[in-house]
This record gives sequence, structure tokens and C-alpha cells, in this order.
Amino acid sequence: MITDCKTFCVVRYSEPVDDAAPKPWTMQQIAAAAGVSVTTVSHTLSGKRPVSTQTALRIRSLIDQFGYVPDAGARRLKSGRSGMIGLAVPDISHWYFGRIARGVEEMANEYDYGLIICSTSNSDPRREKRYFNLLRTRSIEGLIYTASREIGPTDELMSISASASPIVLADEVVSGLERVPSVTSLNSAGARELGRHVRELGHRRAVIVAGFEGLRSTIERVAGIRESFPDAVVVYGDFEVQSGYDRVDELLARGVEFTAVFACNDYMAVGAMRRLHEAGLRVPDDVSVVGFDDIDIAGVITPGLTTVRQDMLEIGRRSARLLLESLAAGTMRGIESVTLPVELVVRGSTAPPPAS
Amino acid sequence: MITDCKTFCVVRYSEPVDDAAPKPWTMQQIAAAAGVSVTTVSHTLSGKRPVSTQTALRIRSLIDQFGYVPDAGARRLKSGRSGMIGLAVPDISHWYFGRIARGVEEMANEYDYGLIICSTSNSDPRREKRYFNLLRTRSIEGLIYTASREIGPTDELMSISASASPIVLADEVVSGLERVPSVTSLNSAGARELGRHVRELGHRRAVIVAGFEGLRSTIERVAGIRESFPDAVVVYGDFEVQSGYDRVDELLARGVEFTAVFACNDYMAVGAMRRLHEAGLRVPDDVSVVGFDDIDIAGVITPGLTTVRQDMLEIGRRSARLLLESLAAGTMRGIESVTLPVELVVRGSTAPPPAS
DNA sequence: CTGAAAGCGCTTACAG
DNA sequence: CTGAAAGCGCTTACAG
Repeated sequence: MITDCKTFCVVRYSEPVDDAAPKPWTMQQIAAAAGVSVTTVSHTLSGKRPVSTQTALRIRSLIDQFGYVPDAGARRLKSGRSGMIGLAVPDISHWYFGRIARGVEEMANEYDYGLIICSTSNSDPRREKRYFNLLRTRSIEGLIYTASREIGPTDELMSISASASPIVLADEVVSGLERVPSVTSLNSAGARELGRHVRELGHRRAVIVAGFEGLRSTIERVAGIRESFPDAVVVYGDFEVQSGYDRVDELLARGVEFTAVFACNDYMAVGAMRRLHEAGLRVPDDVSVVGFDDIDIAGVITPGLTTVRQDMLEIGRRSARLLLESLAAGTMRGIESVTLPVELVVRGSTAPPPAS
Repeated sequence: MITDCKTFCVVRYSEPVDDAAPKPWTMQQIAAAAGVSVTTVSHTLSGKRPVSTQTALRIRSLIDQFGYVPDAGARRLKSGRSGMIGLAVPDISHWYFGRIARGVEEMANEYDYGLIICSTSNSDPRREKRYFNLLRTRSIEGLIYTASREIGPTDELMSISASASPIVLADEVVSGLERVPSVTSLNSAGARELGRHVRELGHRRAVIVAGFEGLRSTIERVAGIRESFPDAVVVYGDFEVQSGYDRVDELLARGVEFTAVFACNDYMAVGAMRRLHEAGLRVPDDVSVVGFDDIDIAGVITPGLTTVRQDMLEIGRRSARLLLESLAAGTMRGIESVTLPVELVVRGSTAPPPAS
């Protein structure tokens, strides 16, 4: 039920402020004021050459007084380095990608780089093109790419990859881009543990609510689970709560029998739990439910969700480090792809199947 | 319980790829290849002056063939515009700020701007300084700022605001920055509705788990709730699940009596529900719980969470539009601050208090 | 310890 | 319709 409250849109008129910001100072002007050359000002700033204490002091005080800051664009033009890296994720507002972004940002900060965010909107080709162009125009020095669906070999990414561009794949590897370094989780091992855990509880009939069908992580997770449940019915969702709900709804309608639901992420698991609840099925008494990821609220909801913890923050950090180190090295040669460990977290949503 | 699974860290050695990307082409080289001046190449690209069909065709085919893309930095140096805006949020990995970021990005895209993300780590002064410097070095043309705590008047932000910089406050207004345009939710009205709803259910004793104490939104929400519950005990949290849990834990330990918990965001509400559950108190039979925000899983958990829906996506979009329009106009004059409506969403977590 | 000058890769008056 | 040249604001050999 939604009760519309009688709120409304208020528009407040802000005081007209002083006009647009004044033209910023240039190094030229500082030099003139100090009675020295720009060369000396530049070196005072960079410290790449000795400057007499007297002069340095005078220049520095002028800089403080004027509030001078060197123009980043000009620096960039000389050096050829923008000091920025890009992160392309399907949707920055998802918890999952937000964690990756934070990890990347932390590391970028450490290396004194800025971060440009690129939402690919689940691989909308137009937007993707835009973002690869950032790389080509040298607005960014490197790109961390998180695929959300299977990428076709015709894509921009493919052509880019051939040229040994500074690109790192985070979270998902992409078929055909085996040569591009990647940072991923050990999906297969996590899924295997999950399957074994549920199997050991005594379950025999399970269903799998998987992610996007072509995605490598989906394939690996399904395979891992199937080691314990070879006959599990597999249906595909889109990682959203709603699709967990919908897929379980359909399975119930089809009359599929199961005592355990494997969802390929926690959001779909939550959706699945909701649908089961509405069907009068208790979790875990009637049906066990497991997820993947260990999102922030997985341990707080009731029952707590049994899942596999991935360290998304670390995936972000490692991806960024790989990228930034190869930028520093000036080559992508010999960059080592990384697969991170995962951890089974057993909570209240799994229990032995009903006695019947 | 945590079962460590026997997974491990796998390191894969990537094929050494061709060396670093080759030097990109310059407009100079295209001009030479086409046998024309850079002027003509530039105009072919910009269309700001007619170019003979013959020549244009030749140049364009060369550009395609070479895969030439103009250097963004050089363009920027001439134009003085970086084509980038910044978004400073406390933590990009929070759902709440992620939604804002997505809204901002959508709009930035529409205006053909790039987005630089700046996590302020809850107003860590060092990082904040860094990000304001982006503005000063003209790496970004404008900044959208989301405060997470009370900002002291000594802060960088304050001095910046005096100079009519292109800054827009998103989600939170800041004392002392009344002249800076802002986009916020109608917190007071939402809180008032929430208080009234719970009051009308018959509750008399309520507690409020508020957000950061100095934050304007916290003040407004507490005030709104208190219109219906003047005597409500107020405790302060940090918007995280854990603090909702902890504050309720403390209230129970203190022996405070209540039949309703107002949490100032959904995460703390979820934490509160968890603690109540552990104490053997049923929601909503024994205690009603409400949140604020309407996060994605608010309607899916059991019971569904009664809350106030804020449109974070729209806050992001509107903030960006305000900023980008004033950049286009070249002045912050007459920018209208906006307050967006909110909506009470009643779900299963609220019910009349126990009969006793 | 310091300065004049070239140059990064573009755009844009100015002059045909 | 086209080109030579100045210049955006820095950095950095080169030359004292």
C-alpha cells in the first residue's frame, strides 16, 4: 500500500551571487609579480632544480597570496599524462559495483590518480563507445572494465584489446580477451563449497537461479553447484531482486519440486525468499536458500542468508593496482591476472530438508 | 558461523602482449598525409568553416584509416573547459550515494560531460582538499557536493563558496552556505507524515534512532517526528546497519519503554529490527519500526519496511542539471534551489501497538 | 642559481 | 575554399 503524502515541490530562489569566478592566475603572472621568469616559478613548484631561498620564499608567498594553482590541462599537455583512470561498470548504483568502485578509488588515490566513472548501462554500445573514446583521446590513461553480459567479438573492446591498451578486467573475464589482465573471484570453488554444504544437509532436489546466461561467472557458479546437484534445474535471471522473485514464481507454477534454491547473487536470493514466503513456504524449514556475494544486509535479515563472500573492495583495489603499476611501468607486459579466494558463510537460511 | 572453504589465491601469468600502445597520431600527421594544413583538418572536424567536399573526404578517410582521435588535453587547453564535473560523496559504495551518482552521471552524459568521483570518506579533510583542488586546477568545471556531517565554517568549502564557484549541494544543505544552490528532499514533511502515521496507529511511546547529530536532514527529520511524539527519546547513529542495532541494544539495556522505533534511514531500521528480533520482540506485533529512504530491499524483506521514499536518482539528476546549466550560462546567478517531494510508503513493519 | 625559447596538440583570428 | 602563425599555460633541454 502506498499512501501519497501531501508533500510538494518547493523551489527556493537563491540570492544572486557575485558573478562568475574570476579568471584564475597564471604562472606568467606570478613570475611577473615576483620579478622572475616562469622557469624559476615552475622549478620552485616542482623542486626539480635549486632555487635561491630568497626567491623561493618570495614566489611561494605570492602563490599563497594569489591562491595560484597550476592549470592541470597545461601540465597534462606537456607530460601526456592526464592523471586519470576510468572505471566502466554496468551501473554504479548497484551495491556490488559500488564496492568495486570504492576499492578502485582508494587505490587511485594512493597512486595520486583521479577516477572517472563510466556507467555502461549493461553494455549499451553507444555509451561504451564513449568511454573507450576517453581512452583514445587520452582523457584517461587506463581503463578498468567490468563486463555485465557476454560481450560480442565485434565490440569496441575487442579491437582495443588487440593493441595492448592499458585495460584491466575486473570481476568478470571476457571470452576472447584472454590476453587482457583480470582480477576475479574464485567462483567455481565458492559454488562448489556452497553445493557441498547444501548437499551435506541432506538436500536432493535443488534449483539454480543463475545470472546472465553467457557470463563466465554464471557458467562457473552453475558448474560448481552442479558438482553436488547434477540434476538441478537452471533458470536465468538478471541479478536483480525482482528476477529472483519471478524465477521462483515460475518454478512454483511449473510444479518443479525442490527443497533448496541456489541464487547466483544475494539480491536474487532475497527475491526468492520473498516469493517462497508468500507461497507459505518457510525458509529454512521447508526450503533452504543460498546466495552469492555476501551483501551488507545478508547477515542482518531474518533468517540470515547463507552465501559466499566475495571481497569486491579487494577486486577493485587489485584491479586498480594492476592498472596503475603497468602505467608506471609503461607497459602491460607480464601483468599477472589474479583470482581471489572466496569464503562460505553459513547462516540461518540453510537447514536440513523437511523430514517428509 | 563462518566455514573457511579451502580456496586459495591463484595467480595466472598473462601472455606478454605487444609492447605499450604506440604513440597516437596527431592532427599534424593527418594534415601531412592529406597534403593540407592542420587548419583544414581542424575545420573538417569541427565544421566551423566550409571545406571542399574532395578534401574533406580525403581527410575523413585518412582519419578513419589511422584511427585518429583529437587529444582532449590540447582541446581543453585552448577552450579552458575540461568537459568534466566532479561529484563528492562520503562513500560511493553506499546504496544511497550510488543512486545520486547514477542520476548525476545520467545527466552529465546528456550534457556530454564526464564525471569524476570523489569519495570524501565522511569528510576526511585531506581528501576534501584534494577534490576542491580539482576545481581549482580546472580539472573539473564544477562540483556537486554531498555533505555527510556537519561542516565547520573553517573548511575549504566555506572559502570556496564565497567566490561563487560552480558548486551545487546535493541531498544536504550546509549551514553557512545558504547562497550555494542545493537539491534536497522535503525531509520535514516526510518525517511529519511518518510520525502521524505511527501516532494514528495508536502508539504513544517512541524512540528515534537519528543520523549524525549536526546534519540538517537529521534535525529536520527529528523535528518532523516530534510533532507527533514530543517526548520521543532521541539517540544518534551513523546511518549504518550496525548503529541501528547498537542504539536499540542500548535503549533496551537502559530499560527505555517504547512500542515504535523511528530510524532515520532504512539501514538503521534493518539493524534495529534485527536487535528487536534477537530480543524476542516481534515486528510489528510488539514493536513497530520505520525507516527513511526506501532502499531497494525495503519492500522485499519480511516484514516489509514502512518508510519514506526519497528519489535519490532525481536528486542526482537535478543537481547535475543545475550545475551544468549554470556552467552553460557562465554564471551561478539566479540558480534556483530545489526541494523534492517525498512519499510515505506503508508496509508491514508498522501496526497498532500491543493491547496491553 | 637563473632566463630565453621551444614545444606539447590543438583552435582560431587574420590574411589571402 | 585554404594556410601561416599566434597562443592556450605549462615544462624542460639549452645556455649562461
